[in-house]
Amino acid sequence: MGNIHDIARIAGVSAATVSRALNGHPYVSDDKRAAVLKAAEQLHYEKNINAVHLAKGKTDTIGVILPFVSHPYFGFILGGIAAEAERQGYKLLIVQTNYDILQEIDALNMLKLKQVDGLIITSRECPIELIEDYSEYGRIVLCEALAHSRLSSVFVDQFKAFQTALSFFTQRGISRIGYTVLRAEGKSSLARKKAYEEQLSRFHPEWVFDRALTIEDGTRIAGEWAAMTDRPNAMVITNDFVAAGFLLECRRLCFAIPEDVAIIGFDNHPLSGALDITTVELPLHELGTIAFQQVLLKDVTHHELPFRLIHRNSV
Amino acid sequence: MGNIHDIARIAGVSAATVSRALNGHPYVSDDKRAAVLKAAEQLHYEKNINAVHLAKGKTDTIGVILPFVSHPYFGFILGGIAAEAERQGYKLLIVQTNYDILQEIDALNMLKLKQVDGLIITSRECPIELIEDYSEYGRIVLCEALAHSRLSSVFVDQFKAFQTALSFFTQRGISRIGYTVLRAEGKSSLARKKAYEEQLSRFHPEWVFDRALTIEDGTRIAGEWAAMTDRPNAMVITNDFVAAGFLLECRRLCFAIPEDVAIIGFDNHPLSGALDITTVELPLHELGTIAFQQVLLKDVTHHELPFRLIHRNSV
DNA sequence: GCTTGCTCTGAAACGCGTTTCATACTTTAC
DNA sequence: GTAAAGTATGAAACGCGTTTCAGAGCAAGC
Repeated sequence: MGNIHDIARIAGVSAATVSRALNGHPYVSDDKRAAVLKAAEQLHYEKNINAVHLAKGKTDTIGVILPFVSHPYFGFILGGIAAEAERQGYKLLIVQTNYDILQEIDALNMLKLKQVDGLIITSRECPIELIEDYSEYGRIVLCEALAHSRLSSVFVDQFKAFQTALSFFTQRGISRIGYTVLRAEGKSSLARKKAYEEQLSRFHPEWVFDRALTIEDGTRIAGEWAAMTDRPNAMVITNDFVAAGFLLECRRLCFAIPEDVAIIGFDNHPLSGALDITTVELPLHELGTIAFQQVLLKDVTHHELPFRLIHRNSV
Repeated sequence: MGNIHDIARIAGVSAATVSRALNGHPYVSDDKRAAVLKAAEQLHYEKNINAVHLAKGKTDTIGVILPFVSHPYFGFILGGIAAEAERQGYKLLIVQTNYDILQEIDALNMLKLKQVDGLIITSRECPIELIEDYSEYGRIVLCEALAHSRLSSVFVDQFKAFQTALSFFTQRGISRIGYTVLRAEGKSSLARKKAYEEQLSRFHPEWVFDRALTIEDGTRIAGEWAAMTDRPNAMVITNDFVAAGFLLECRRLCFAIPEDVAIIGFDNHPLSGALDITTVELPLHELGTIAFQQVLLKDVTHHELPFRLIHRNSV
């Protein structure tokens, strides 16, 4: 199959000229260019992209860290990243971490080893200090609220979004409010608790349900909710899938929505539209698109995206 | 930051010994290994993975072609692929094609250019002949029924699965059956039409609804269905999301399920469980896992996976 | 005592394209 | 007519780790 030097020999030019001809550089005479192209054709020449990567010191590839690829929340972000990557001629190297720190470190090392030119972290478990240490190797974009001088960020203010959902209830005189979180110990759990305590007189730890990510989690939580003697009559739920599981299980157990329990989800996934669930729309696709744009920028940037509550009939 | 030759100089050994020491090869004396490790530490040495890829002629990376990353069907396959890739220490390079042939070719070229060691094609638009041409560059696994000598495959027999769904209706005396397809001109559409004509006396072209991929498509199709004067009273629907959209819109329009229209979906996504939709379970995660295993095998292999119909209350 | 077989090392080749620098020849420019 | 500017090209350096081959040193086997 040959390499660039074989072509050079056959075409009677130097390897430098072959490289220039093949990459469409100016300053190559028409006859030499033709000779190179002919020789390349003849040898069925194919570039070894790894040699290109080595020589150029970049790979036109961006790494994407995400905990679960099959979850729609991350799927939509990834969709936005992928669309923009394609538009700009970049490839994506994805690492599914399951929130395993070792996996996250593995992904960070791709940046250090020059396997990727930049890194987008859609969600993480490891401490920010660890990520900081990698910022010297390439641009890193986090999908979370952050004001960092070396790490870029793009986010929807989860704190405000949660406040908005709570207010939507309290303004309607609903104050017995429960909510769900993904991880009891996560940053956003703390933020939610803080928002809750700011708006409501009393915090009910038993009205906080954790491990809420999937439809099944919603189903499970509805069961736990139904089994309580002193239960909330409104729920702010992590995402529309959990909300869907919760709502459908409540219905199955013969509770009325929103009379027995009002529901607000997040994301505005089409599912919430189909189930008529009130939700806080998050521009996930756009978040991915912007994350990708930021990862290519020289400078560190921060980008807050808007959200809006969509009132449907689950409240 | 230095390279392997700098380390060699400082440690007073050759580059070959540095390479051996750093990669844990045997036959390196303890003192030289220690000297190398110390020098590497001192220089904050980091391997340039691109040089490794070039030297080794492989990248420990597998390419994954998928039309839409944010659709749960592909999300679950990708989840299976990613889980197995992690287990085996491989990285994944994903290309979202939107069924654009140019994008698909772009992805195939990653194999030719040695950017990936193998390729998994979850779904495609381009002709199989085109893909064949790339089989010499590395193992390619297709997620579709195929008996090819140079391309591996892993699949659920869509034809049989569709037949099973149809039989489930006909055995209950239901014969006015419509169905949905993703793309009117696709291979699976032809297969479905064939299966339909084998089991039912008359084929109704107007009872075939295409572009059925998302919840919204299901909603739209329900509207079209409801507007018909002569409409089927049973539907075999591409996947559980479309089925969910269809079912929920039918309910909204005050039709009863399954009395007015019975529904069978595909995938057994948790959503179908929550909505009590009868579905044909497809082992998508496992499909991904096996696809990944196959891509690493020396030999071409073919793998058919089982499906099973799960009877719920939409029929 | 001599052969066989390890253990350990380094030189050099190998994988391969890009880019800088120097050079030489043409064209414009004034 | 000469300087300045542009066009065209090749040699060589550069990016960098892996692996083969040859050889040296040393211990076990008979």
